[in-house]
Amino acid sequence: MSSQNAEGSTSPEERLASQMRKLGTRTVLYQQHVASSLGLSNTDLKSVDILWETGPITAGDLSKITGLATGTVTALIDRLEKAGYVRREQDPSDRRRVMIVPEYFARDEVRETFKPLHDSVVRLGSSYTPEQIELLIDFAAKVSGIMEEQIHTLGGGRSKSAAE
Amino acid sequence: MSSQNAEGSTSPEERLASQMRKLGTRTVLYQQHVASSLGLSNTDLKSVDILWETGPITAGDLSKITGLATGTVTALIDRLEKAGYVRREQDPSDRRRVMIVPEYFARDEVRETFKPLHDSVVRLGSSYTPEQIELLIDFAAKVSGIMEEQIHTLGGGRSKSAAE
DNA sequence: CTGAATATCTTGATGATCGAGATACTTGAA
DNA sequence: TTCAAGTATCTCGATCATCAAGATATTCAG
Repeated sequence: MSSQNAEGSTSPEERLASQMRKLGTRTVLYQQHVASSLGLSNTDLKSVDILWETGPITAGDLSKITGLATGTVTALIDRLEKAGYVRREQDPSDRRRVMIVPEYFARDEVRETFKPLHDSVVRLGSSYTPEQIELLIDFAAKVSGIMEEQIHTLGGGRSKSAAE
Repeated sequence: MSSQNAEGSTSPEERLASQMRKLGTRTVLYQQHVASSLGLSNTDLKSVDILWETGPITAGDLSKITGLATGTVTALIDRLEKAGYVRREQDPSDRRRVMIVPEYFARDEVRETFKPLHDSVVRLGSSYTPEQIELLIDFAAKVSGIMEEQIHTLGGGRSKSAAE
């Protein structure tokens, strides 16, 4: 009812999509606050986050996943390495490659910052039945999958005039 | 067991929290791709997004919501205004204030970019029963609320040692 | 061993962001 | 009214993340 969204009669599916979008906006804002509270840039936290999911990966792979230029990733690793979040490690089988290895103590530090959110979500989760929780987990996984798909689609289009 | 997460026996609540975190990472990456595909910076898209939810707000309020310095917001509005996403409007009752008014045609342009995701989520939603959809909507809303709460907590603490 | 391909790093330029101060307006009180 | 303090936005100079393009090092195929 504020002004932009909130039309009177929307279908449940539309309301779900709209609510997920709001969640997306909150998520981006939240991550930004976590980053600055850790003294990291947005991009740097995002990269640390990715590294935890994937485990050690090469600089090139990180460049692909984040969409950053390779030179940018070099500077990014420099910062994270200096701050102790990751370390470089030569790939013995291909000495051009640099593996980025997340450091464990840093993981704990970041986890501590995420903890209040984590705990709240766990607490929220405990208010559901086992079947409901499984539904929520599955839904979140499916939305994650959709987003990944969309990233590749949009990324494929590349330029801004791709519309047609 | 790739390396970082994936411990053997985690509770459903933990798995939910972990899955939501993955969703968060995807969300941030997705927003970034949308932004660059629209020729906007991350911050600019985020601001446009906020403006749709809130409707017209002052530059100062946008500064508070985004956490950006006031001077940064000035430059941000300049960019968005030049690109046609918003316009400035003097508040007649307080001429110091500048209302930032989202422009409608730009809304459509951005909505078009979000559309594939939106449609996919709607399609996904249609595979659930009415009760299940309501559960999902309510859950998303609750997580949004938790994040907003956390943003204020983190923001209030400011420095990184604020834990208590 | 040579040339092409690949992975990372370096460099110079651009632009977003911040902090601090400047400007313009409002409010409350004498 | 007039003044001082408070508030909202803007300006300016400095800093840092980012990009594009080229440099360097390594692998691989022949």
